[in-house]
Amino acid sequence: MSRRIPLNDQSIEIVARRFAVLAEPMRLRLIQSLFDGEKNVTELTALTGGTQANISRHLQTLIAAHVLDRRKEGLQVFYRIADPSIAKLCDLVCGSLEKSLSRQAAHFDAGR
Amino acid sequence: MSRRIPLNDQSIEIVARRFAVLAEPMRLRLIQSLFDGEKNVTELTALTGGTQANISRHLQTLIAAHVLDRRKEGLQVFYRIADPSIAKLCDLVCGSLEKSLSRQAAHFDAGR
DNA sequence: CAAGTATATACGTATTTGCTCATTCACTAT
DNA sequence: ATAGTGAATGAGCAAATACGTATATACTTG
Repeated sequence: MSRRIPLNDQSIEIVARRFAVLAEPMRLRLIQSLFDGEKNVTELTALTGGTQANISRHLQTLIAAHVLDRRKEGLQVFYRIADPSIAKLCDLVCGSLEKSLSRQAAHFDAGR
Repeated sequence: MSRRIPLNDQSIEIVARRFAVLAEPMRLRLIQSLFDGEKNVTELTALTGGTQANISRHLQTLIAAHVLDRRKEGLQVFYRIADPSIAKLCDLVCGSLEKSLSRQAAHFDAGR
């Protein structure tokens, strides 16, 4: 997007949707929980502290966005991260936030 | 987020907000328009094809999120990209989308 | 000071979306 | 076949938000 020809309207919408998928705290918690390996819905429900219905909905959203993959094993469904760029994305955002937080801290130190 | 200790609830919310700021097509258009240098509101309104009021609102959102900076010069206000990680973020998303699009294309080629 | 221009904001509306409760679906085991 | 368990979905409600219209603010110039 930056070093490329400007995106057309449709591509812009797709990129926006992608960001929107990552714009919900519960979905970020799910992704975070999956960084160390696949887990089933019951485990994810316990780890994130949501209701089963809600977790299941968010998982469907993440599947539709190709962020996660699923694997069925008997009664259980195991989810795992499908898109390796997700971790980089989150790190980029976290890094940028750390910088702006430390900037704010510096301002406070300076008496602002 | 990936190679770090899991984020606490407050940090998760902040990250989610950050993604949410990038989750609107019009805001992405504004960011894209600013990759090649600062522009004032009138220029941005023309480039993105929105109403002045709407553009102004989105610019305030981007300022609040520290994505953009502003500079006043007489009657005009010039906006520019403040956070250099934005370009990387957009490139990452675009790259990941390209991959999944080409995967889909491959599936179609394979007769799916 | 009055008129004009560039930008910001207030308000109302429509749409989206996240959540819960209840139910259904898929699968296993007795 | 029936009961039981894990996961997905339907319905309805509440909150968030993007948009347009109209108005306000900030600044410049005559």
